[in-house]
Amino acid sequence: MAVAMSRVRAALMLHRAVPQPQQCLLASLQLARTLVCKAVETPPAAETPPEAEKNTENKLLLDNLKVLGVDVPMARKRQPGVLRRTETNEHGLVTFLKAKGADRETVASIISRFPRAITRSRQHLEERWQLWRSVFQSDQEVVSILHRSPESFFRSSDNDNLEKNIVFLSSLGLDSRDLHRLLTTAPRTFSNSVELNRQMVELLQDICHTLGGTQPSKFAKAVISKNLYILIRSTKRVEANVKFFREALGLRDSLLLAFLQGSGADILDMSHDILRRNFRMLQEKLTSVGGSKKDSITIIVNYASVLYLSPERLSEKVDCLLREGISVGQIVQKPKVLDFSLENLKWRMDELRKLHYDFGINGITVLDTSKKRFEAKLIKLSALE
DNA sequence: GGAACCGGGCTCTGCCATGGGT
DNA sequence: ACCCATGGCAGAGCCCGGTTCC
Repeated sequence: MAVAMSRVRAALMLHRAVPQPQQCLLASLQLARTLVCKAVETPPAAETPPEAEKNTENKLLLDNLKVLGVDVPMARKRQPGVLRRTETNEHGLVTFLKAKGADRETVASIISRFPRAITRSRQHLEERWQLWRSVFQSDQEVVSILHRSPESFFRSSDNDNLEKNIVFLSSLGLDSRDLHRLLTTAPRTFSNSVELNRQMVELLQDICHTLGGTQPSKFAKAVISKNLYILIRSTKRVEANVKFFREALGLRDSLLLAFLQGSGADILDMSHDILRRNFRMLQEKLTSVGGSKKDSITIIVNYASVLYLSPERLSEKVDCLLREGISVGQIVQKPKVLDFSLENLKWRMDELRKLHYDFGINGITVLDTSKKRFEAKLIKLSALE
């Protein structure tokens, strides 16, 4: 523990120049570790069956789990080995989580979905909790993430690695707000080995270098804060996607770099096959209605999330707009209209039709506004009628 | 004052495969 | 032989409003 403490202290020294929120975070991380040091060492509760047989389930444990409301068949399906263990800490876990504000159902659901949780000792739980709390504001926030994704919290037993991750991610210049968003949105990031996270960051920095960028760290930070899922994807996937963009978009390096840390960051982590498929289908759809392949690139550069749309959804939206007399050129110039749901677009076009709105004369920007602004616009248009 | 531009907010786990350790 | 820890994958949008421009 003393070693860990000194590491955090060292991290604090290293990042003396960072903004205030980050200093606060590292300070609270240090405090968290201090508190855990003071916690009483509690060995895991032993649940030894009368006859500890190998390769058979621990009957006493099964009874305990049933009493706790755990879905035993589900637990058995997920991690059968846990049910054969002779030493587990289910009571300790229940007491611990309840003290943090989790109700009975939540705890039962957590164990059902990630049985290995009951193998963690009190000391381990306390330490891990405090590390999470160095990023979150309250116990309740941690409980809600645990309820959502028990695996993210319990899959790794390496608290030292978790601490290194927090220090490493802070060192990228991600402030406490970014870290909070990261841990809330993609909690698995913090269970990755710090080495895996480092590999992704290095890949991003390499990409920046390759494209002639001069601020690789800034680039990596920008991509991560724009796409919080990037660190739970494989470097293989991200690398393949960048390579594909490079070939398919035909942009100058500097433009590609701007694209990747801008709107392109959103789709950088897409499944590579789906990305290629959606790109191909976008081109096919546009050419089938009179557009060109160049148009599809213009759309992607201005609105990368178009590649997120399934071919069916994209086709429906484009057809829906064309039926209303909107031209392909208008869609290419204003692709963000594709961002809105089909239902929303239909409703807006119905309302505008009633008021004899002419998209040819007035353009289609009216479709790309918030509901509030759109309704205000409708009122004005009806007054003019 | 209204249109256009622009970026940000939500959001994503549960399962399988595999290699290492005992 | 078994369990644990870890890496990787599937699947695939919608909405809002601050700021700037004309």
